[in-house]
Amino acid sequence: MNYSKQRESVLQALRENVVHPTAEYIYDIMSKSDNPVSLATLYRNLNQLTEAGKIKKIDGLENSAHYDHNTSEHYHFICTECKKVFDVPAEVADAVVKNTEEKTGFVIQSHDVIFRGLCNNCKNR
Amino acid sequence: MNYSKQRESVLQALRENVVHPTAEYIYDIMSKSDNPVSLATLYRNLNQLTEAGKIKKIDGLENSAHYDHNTSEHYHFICTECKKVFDVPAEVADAVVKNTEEKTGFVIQSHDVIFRGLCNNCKNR
DNA sequence: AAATTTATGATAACAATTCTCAGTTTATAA
DNA sequence: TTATAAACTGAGAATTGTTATCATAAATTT
Repeated sequence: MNYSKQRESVLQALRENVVHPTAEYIYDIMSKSDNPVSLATLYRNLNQLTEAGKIKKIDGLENSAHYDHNTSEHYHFICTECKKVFDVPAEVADAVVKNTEEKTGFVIQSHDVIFRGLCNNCKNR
Repeated sequence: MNYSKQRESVLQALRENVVHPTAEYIYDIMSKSDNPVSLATLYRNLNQLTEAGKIKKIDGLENSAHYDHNTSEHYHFICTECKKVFDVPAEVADAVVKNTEEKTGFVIQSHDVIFRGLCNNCKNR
């Protein structure tokens, strides 16, 4: 993987975004910035960065993928009201994995958890 | 929701399939059966059945959704080798939810867990 | 059995993503 | 340094999974 200005900008855009954005969202904010990229380049780089483990792709939310610059082990929460995505700690992860490996005999390489509910803003109306 | 022969066949096809199929897979096997349905009808019914809680839609696996006739609480495992999807027990679910609610303050309405790894067939080459 | 509601198939439309390809950058090697 | 190769880019076409449209048909209600 070579260096490229565009890829750097994509990473940068992700880092500046607390609320894990979709490709479309990133595209829009980058388009308004002084470092716009084409859609093809954006998707290409999101895939490459994911592949390289520099960002995380979050599937299973609505129709489109979300992206996360936080690569440490953690889970995700999506608010059914405001649709924002939050990181949540994955404290019981080891227990979950061990338990499942024991029950099934399967070899677990990774796992993802998505919670749905109301965030602290939305739960108080 | 009215009765319909086609919807019954869709449910039937799902029940006969241990390995949670995609819409495309169901469409293919039904097309070869003596109860074929159109793609539109298939998707319509999968959505309705999901809505009605009679089946479960599994998002976050590859590109397309998988469907599960098992509506009891459980998690899913996809084999990275053979791509089959298995049910796994959700025994620690309560602990996971409670822990996360306490740490975040969020109200959790539901959660999904997807494991990736090697199933019993594939782990032995 | 007429009227109303809901379902169907064929196919068009759609949204998210990937592919193609000619031109440009970046890295490598002579 | 050039010059060669490898990786990257933007524009837009193509693909994929899914939903919408609509005329007809089946199911339910009266």
